[in-house]
Amino acid sequence: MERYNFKLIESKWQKFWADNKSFKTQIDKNKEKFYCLEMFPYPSGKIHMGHVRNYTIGDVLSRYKTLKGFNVLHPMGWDSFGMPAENAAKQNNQDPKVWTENNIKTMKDQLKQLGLSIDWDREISTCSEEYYKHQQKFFIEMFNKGLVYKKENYVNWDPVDQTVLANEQVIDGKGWRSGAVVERKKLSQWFFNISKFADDLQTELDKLDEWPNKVKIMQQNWIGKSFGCEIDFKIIGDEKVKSIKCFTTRPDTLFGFSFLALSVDHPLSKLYESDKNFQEFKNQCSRTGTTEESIANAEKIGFKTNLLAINPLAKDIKVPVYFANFVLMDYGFGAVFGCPAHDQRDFDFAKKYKLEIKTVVKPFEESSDFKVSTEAYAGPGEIINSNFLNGLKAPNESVIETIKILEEKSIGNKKINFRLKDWGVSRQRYWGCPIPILYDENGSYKTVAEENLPVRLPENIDLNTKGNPLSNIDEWTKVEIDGEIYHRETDTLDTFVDSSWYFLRFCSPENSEKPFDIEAINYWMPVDQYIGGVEHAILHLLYSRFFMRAIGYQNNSFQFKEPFKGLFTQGMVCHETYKDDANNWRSPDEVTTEDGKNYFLLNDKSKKIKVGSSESMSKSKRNTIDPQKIIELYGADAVRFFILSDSPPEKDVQWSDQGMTSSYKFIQKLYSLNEKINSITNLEKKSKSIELSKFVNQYLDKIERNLANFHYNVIIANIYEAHSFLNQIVKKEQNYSNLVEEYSKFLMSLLPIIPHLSSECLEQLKINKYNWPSIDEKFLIEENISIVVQFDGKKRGIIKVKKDIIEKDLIKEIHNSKSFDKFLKNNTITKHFYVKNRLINFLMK
RNA sequence: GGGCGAAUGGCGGAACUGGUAGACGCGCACGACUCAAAAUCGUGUUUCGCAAGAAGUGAGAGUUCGAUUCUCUCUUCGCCCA
Repeated sequence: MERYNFKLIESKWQKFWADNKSFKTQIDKNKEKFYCLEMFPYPSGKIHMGHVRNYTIGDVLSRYKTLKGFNVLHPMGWDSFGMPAENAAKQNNQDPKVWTENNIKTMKDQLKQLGLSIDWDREISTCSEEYYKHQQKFFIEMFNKGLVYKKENYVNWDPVDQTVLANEQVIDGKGWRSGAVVERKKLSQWFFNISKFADDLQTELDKLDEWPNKVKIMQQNWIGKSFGCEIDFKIIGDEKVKSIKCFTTRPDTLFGFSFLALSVDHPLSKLYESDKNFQEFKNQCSRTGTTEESIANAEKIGFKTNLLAINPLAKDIKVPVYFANFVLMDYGFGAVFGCPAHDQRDFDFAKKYKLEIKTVVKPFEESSDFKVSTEAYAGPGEIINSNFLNGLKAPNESVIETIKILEEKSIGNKKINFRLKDWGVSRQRYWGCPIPILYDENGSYKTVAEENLPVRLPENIDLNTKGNPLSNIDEWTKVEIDGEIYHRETDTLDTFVDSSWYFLRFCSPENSEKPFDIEAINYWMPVDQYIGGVEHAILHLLYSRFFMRAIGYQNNSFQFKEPFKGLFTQGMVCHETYKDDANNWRSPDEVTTEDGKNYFLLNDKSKKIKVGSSESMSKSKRNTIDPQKIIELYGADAVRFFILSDSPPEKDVQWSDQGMTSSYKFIQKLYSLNEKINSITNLEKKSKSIELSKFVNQYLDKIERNLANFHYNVIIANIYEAHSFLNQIVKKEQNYSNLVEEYSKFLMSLLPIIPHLSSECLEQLKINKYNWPSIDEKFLIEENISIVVQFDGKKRGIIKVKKDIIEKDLIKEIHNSKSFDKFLKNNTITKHFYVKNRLINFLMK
């Protein structure tokens, strides 16, 4: 028997698909559209297993939807601006553009080898002028709408990478790439006004019913809508200061007020600018990061002012005003009132500076002399020691009631506050989209005129300089317009901007005039199914949602708010980790084992290897498996099959060599089944097999249900079962007249998963027209079924009866069958429960 | 510290709305083929027990005729936020 030559067959079909442009998509208003998108990759060099998993999941869905008759848009592109290109360029003295383009070429070849049903005519790359020129127009458009502004701001400064980091790029107070301790630095930055849409971004989440709940909750927490009020505190001690405004979610704890804390960036800090001690304090604060996490972990420190704040509800109480390192200028008004008993940060602060800790909320189960002692109590309870607020239930009742009182007394106002901050988009980097802004000699700025767009990124420049490379190129930064000298903005845009609208570009990538055709958008958008890693659950998705709103703002022809109708977040690909004696990471290629328990170094078997926990594949832990090698060894179909087989797609999957080989073997088995069926069809045909038709139709029914829920691992199990069933028939040489008909339905169901093999097998059966096989409902109905017979809830046997048998007849059958006599004869049946077509339970005395 | 989720054989994992727990795969064992090995094929494989049978889905309770599934408490792990 001939062995399946995957190399030949896979390249044959890949060539066929490319030559015939099989996956080219056009607008077809007679067909229902389906936009399937996987998160586009960063061209880092080679594809990794995570890509294989991501794109296989998307490809299964795309091919399935195509077979079902949908007009499927399944494009691919490159998120190709970003720091790795710049770092690689520095190390290898290579132009980032050349480096990136080489990587794209490699990775595109690799993706093609996976047999993905991608319309490559729509390929885009965010670092190309064709792409970023539109982005510059977006920037100007947003600038004109007032959605872009510039402000001085403290930023996370990475001293090694010499760049600003977003909060989420700071992990444990260190830069996410360099690992350097992050400093606070003041810079003038461009901001997108995302907070303008905070409320809408929050409320519209509820409508995204095809998104995982967990992602919606994460976004909700990120946006962080909180209900509270602003309070004006009267200040004494300095003529120039009349009052300070604070935001609080807990005005009901006002009677526990024992200090007022200001951010060092609060406008009032100007009063202390000449004070040396204050300057020193400020410097000390700058060593703490700006993330909420680093602030929470840092020691709480303060600078006492000569000011006193008056408690608006008890005017005889006056408390000190501090500058404190745990108050952020971005949140509320950069001022908080301290209630140490019921906020841990305030508690820590009060302990340090020996301030009063007055308990004003007690847990319901405690008595009224409850006192906070070792830590703050932030839970629910009853208000105490608070004059007219006493007895209110905290927080729900007491907050609302207190706000009402404050409003009546004109001391405060109800206010909704958001945790979401505006999106800082300036990056002091070369390899990004230039910001189309010009500064005149006075430093005032304007956008680049339309006719002077795009602002091209200069090429062949020296990157081995400190700071922002663009600012070092005079001939680029200096511009003369109408005899006036201007300087270009030398910051580039955060690469999250690039990925915030690429899904729109895919709809009409050939349009060089506009970022998108409105007609194409109206046909293709929104993305029906978006697939990618959960690590982008917050920012990328939130920024994309913001971009849709920003485009639609003051623009009635753009009707979309939500870019992604359905979202699926796949898990990661994991592998065991290995370390040698010297505690160095070792890659799976360098390690061997004979018994699966003891591992040794491959080229020196006297050296033992420690096997560590299975973790997501990463270069740093050297536990990666190169997809290229695996494809060469086993073929694309086998890899696709394996990557889907072992775990549900939303969970992490464990890479297993044994699993991989067994998938490979199964591909061979499928091919040999095909050969047998091909030879059997020449024999004289027997009659039809109803059993066969039933099996195949029920199989297809299961597959479709599992496809709808992304239960792809179960589909693989279904395929194994179907193969085993068909193989039995072939073995017995039962050449039923409906064998080829039913078998070809099975083959078509394989097209989304292992497209090369199934296309080849279908061709051998001379079937060239594909569609998803329709299910014949009549074969889904079983006329005989098995019913479980229980006594006292314990399974005692199974009885085969006609479907839809009524209770009375079933009991008669059970008595007739005699096999349950030993339970029926010696006991009295008191009661029974019958679940139609499933189970009967007899209760005995 | 808060939020969300998970826990099922030696392993990865199945189980539709509460109704046959362990599908399917891996591994393992035995057998066939072979001088032998690999490959391939077949049989078996939750635990205890020769068997009949009993126990069994992280632990403990509860609801129910019946719980992997629902409720509560706890333990461990993962992710996100702090």
